[in-house]
Amino acid sequence: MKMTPLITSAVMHFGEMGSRWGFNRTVGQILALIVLNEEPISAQEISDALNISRGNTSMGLKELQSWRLVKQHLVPGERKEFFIPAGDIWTLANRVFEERRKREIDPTMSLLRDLLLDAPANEKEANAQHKLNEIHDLLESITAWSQELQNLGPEKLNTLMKLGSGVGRMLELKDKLLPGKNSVN
Amino acid sequence: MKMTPLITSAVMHFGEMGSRWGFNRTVGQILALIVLNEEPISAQEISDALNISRGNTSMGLKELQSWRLVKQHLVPGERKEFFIPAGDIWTLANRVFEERRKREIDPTMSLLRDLLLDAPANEKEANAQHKLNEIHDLLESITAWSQELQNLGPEKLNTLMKLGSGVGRMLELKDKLLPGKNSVN
DNA sequence: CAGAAGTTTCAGAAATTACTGAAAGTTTAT
DNA sequence: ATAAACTTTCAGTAATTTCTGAAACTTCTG
Repeated sequence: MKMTPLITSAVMHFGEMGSRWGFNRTVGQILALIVLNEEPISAQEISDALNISRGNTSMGLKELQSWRLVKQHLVPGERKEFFIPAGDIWTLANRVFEERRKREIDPTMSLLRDLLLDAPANEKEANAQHKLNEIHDLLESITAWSQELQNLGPEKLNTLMKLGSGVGRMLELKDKLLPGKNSVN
Repeated sequence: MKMTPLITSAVMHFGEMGSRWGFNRTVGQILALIVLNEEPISAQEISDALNISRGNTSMGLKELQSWRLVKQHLVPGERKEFFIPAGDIWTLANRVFEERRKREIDPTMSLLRDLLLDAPANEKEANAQHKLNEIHDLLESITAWSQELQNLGPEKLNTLMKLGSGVGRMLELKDKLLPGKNSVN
């Protein structure tokens, strides 16, 4: 499993970016390597290619599986386990969004719901609660929205994206076509 | 600047979540405090309320300003500098998206563009380049899309979000209404 | 201009996070 | 049941990130 210069650059970059995407350097590198390699690749090969310990590789693969970005692939006749991407690029991107939503939004939603249950103790708290409520609603919208996008599936999502600034025009159109439904507040 | 229990819980939580949102614990806490406090608040008050050093506060505020989430507010007659949120919740959320896009997507786009310029050295590289190209196109779509959403502004964005699963139906509708324009590929 | 009131910087300390490698665990084959 | 081939775990170490606080800087005020 010798990495070509192109693959090396890409893998290193995904390592650097990894931490910004929610995982650490080696996890990012492992992911890139698995995605860019057409053949299934073994844990040992990963360790060798990236010069990291076997233990680290094992942990990294575990994490990537928990993100559902990578899956095992059993090669008949082989004892070792091999790894391949858990789907095409679109699927992987969706998984990243979904997992991040779980980690970045859901816990906050849950806390906000709790904090909004208590009656405000004073003026100051009432104001803060109002702000927290705004945040809650925003996060709820984002969540609903992102789930909606996932349900659309790649093709329609693509249509929508390609539509670009047409979306705004379409919305106006819609208000005329479907009056009364889903009204704006 | 005594924090009420409610505000304390919220501030602490935003601190914990901070790192997932792209900044560190104290930066998250400072942001929450500024947002939840109706009055402008001074750097010293922030240090006291959060029990962090004056230096750390200074750095945190600098970072929040670089994210354009917080701005200075000069109180006439006061020597000190006060801080307030740089806009309403919607604005802040947009800023976070935008900044994260800059940090999480743009650098990768740039690298991918470069890597795609070189001719592939062999079969393996050609395959990898194809994958990289898919990733590039996806990121490009996401970028275009998120910019589009920002241009829509809060109200329309809200309409769109409230529309929920209606979006799918609307897309079909659109194809009938505007045939030939923005065709699907 | 001296000094008071405030802010920023940055070297080093503290806290956190990631990595290694050896030991323990698992599975398959004989 | 033993051993070979492989994987996982985890205690300790290494690397990175964050925080402190003292010194340097900047503005205002008298």
